[in-house]
Amino acid sequence: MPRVADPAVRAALIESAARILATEGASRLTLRHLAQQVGTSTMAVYTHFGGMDALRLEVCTEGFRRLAAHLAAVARTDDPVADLFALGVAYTTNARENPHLYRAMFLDRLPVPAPVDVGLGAPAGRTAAVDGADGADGDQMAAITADLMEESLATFEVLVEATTRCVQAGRFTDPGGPRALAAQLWGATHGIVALEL
Amino acid sequence: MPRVADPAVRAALIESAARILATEGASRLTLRHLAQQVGTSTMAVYTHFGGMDALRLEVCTEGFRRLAAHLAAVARTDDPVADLFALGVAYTTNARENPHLYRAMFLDRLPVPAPVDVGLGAPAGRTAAVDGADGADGDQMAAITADLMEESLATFEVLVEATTRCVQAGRFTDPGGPRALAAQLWGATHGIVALEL
DNA sequence: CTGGTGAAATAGCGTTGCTATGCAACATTC
DNA sequence: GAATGTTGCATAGCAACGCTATTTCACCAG
Repeated sequence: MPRVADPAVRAALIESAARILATEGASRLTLRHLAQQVGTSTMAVYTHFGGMDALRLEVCTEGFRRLAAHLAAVARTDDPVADLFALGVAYTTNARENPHLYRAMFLDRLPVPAPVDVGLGAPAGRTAAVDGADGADGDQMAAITADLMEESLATFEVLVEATTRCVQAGRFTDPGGPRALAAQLWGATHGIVALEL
Repeated sequence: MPRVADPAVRAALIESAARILATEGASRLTLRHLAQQVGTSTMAVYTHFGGMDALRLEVCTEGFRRLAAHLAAVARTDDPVADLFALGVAYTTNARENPHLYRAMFLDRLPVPAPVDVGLGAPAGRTAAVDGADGADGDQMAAITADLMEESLATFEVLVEATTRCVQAGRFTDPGGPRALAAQLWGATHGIVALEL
């Protein structure tokens, strides 16, 4: 019976939010400004995402999706080490092309749903507000973070696969398994990018 | 001739801000709430710090100062490796005792004074506002970040010194110097804490 | 004692995220 | 095809945010 939600509006919101983040900075990614850019009302953000925090989270997920696409576009040659290097270049290039999105993905604080409260005070105003927003999909934020985690892990897997090929080719030794090695490489690359920003 | 600024107010602001951060969360660290807790007006924040961002920065510096005190309180025994371990325990304990302060110090984004703009858009609203806040002490924020950096580096030096003793005692080998080793250790500890939060 | 300087108090501005309400569009049902 | 009811989106308004303009008055120099 109900009127169906327009997926184009949702896509436009994410798209425009990413563009604002990249060209105008994080401080301009506000509810009204975004709605005006998309040409819709502020309510669309709430019907599609539930709030600005959830939207920002979704933009992060989209950022990971694009990063994964960038990494997937790297060709696989016979030289796995060269591939790994190309992966690193693609990673830093992507970070350099939209530094604000990279900030949002890695450097900024995320509205973590607080799975375990520290148990000191107990107000937690915003979290409580989100939890009590609706009864039906009150765990919307948890689902979104799961999405984000899945996407980021998928991105990581690409790196793991590349390092595994390096190890299999006998080019690397792997003390602690390929995942630890990939984590170290990723950490180093991230450190470079973070320093650059 | 002028009325002299009260240092007690400044200290109370930092103290109360740290307490709010620890017991009520970062979202409750607002201008009005802080002023009410201290029992002063909102203007005190501006006369003493220049704004909320600068105050948050100062709270971070104070956090580093306390962390340094925690680390300095660790006794130096004959076993440098045990000392290093104790240092790590003190670090994680400090982080666990005030997780919000730790977040503010390491995980949250800081209002970086943007020494080099990325050169994409050019609004940078907040930064411009802070820069143009006053003519006399317009570089107040730069001085504060220098303070913070100095304090954090001093904290790091404690770790470097401990690892150096380990190396000198022949307990560790140091590929790349004690600083690189200390950075790796600190990174690992930080990773553990960040994961825990 | 007097004068002026500057810290602190009050009030208000513009903006923020969010919510309450109203309307119109769609999918379902007969 | 018409009726119906559920739902997406628009409008208006709220409380709270950081910040600023203005005023008050406590302080110290002379």
